[in-house]
Amino acid sequence: MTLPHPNADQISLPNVLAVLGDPTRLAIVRYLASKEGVALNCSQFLDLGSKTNLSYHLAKLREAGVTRAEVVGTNRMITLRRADLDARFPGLLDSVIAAAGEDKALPMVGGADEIEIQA
Amino acid sequence: MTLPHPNADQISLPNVLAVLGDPTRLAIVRYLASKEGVALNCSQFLDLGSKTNLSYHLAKLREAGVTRAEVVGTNRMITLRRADLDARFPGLLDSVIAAAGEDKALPMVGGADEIEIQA
DNA sequence: CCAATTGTTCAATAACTTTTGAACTAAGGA
DNA sequence: TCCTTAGTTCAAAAGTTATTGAACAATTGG
Repeated sequence: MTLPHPNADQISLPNVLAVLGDPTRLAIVRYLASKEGVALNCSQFLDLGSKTNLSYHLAKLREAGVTRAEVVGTNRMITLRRADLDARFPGLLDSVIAAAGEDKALPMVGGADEIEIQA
Repeated sequence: MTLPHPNADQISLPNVLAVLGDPTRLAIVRYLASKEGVALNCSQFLDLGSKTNLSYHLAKLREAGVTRAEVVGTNRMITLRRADLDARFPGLLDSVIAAAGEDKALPMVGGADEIEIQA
């Protein structure tokens, strides 16, 4: 079972910007960037909204090509599509993440440590 | 008579991204960037929509702090707030403009030459 | 098998955004 | 003064996005 993702060349700039222009989704991306290399499941983001609401926002991010979601058991392991985004829009993700990193107004994924994920 | 603009420190990242996440507004910004130094009035953008519609989009850009509008006679001279944006979100505008510059899917401000503007 | 965990889907609603035309203001030129 | 040009404002309509809870599916562990 795999989830639908756009190819790198199908990623659209206005779409990516629109999707990042939501504080909840920007907070998700900032957190993913801060944990790059670590695959996170949806529950890590429950600080930012209800389960249903996160499912919605994570689907938006995935459909826009910002994140990749891999199905591992009952988990969806979520990662930033950094290479694809960097290839398509050089420097964009870095500057967004740097700017978001300083933004006190953005919602925060709580200081709770990451849970070890089971395969 | 002056129009309301946010201060540099009031410019919000999610807001800027959301505002740039509209193809019409992104096309406006791309065109402004391509004519940097030249002050443009609203009529230059009529390729992108009706007068009323442009008034709406240009107000969004201005209220988000992306553009500055100066009243000169009956014209509003529009410029990118490059220095403010670069200070607040280093590299962001450049990467957006570079990415937009290659984007064939974005609407285009026609090849018509700029009209000399009257004070 | 049963229960718990993880996450999705659906339908409803609320809230916002975009687009439109008609009416308007304000400045400039004849 | 009157006309034109530049742009705004308003209200309506249309479309889109975000949020919610209830019901569902799939996997895993006991």
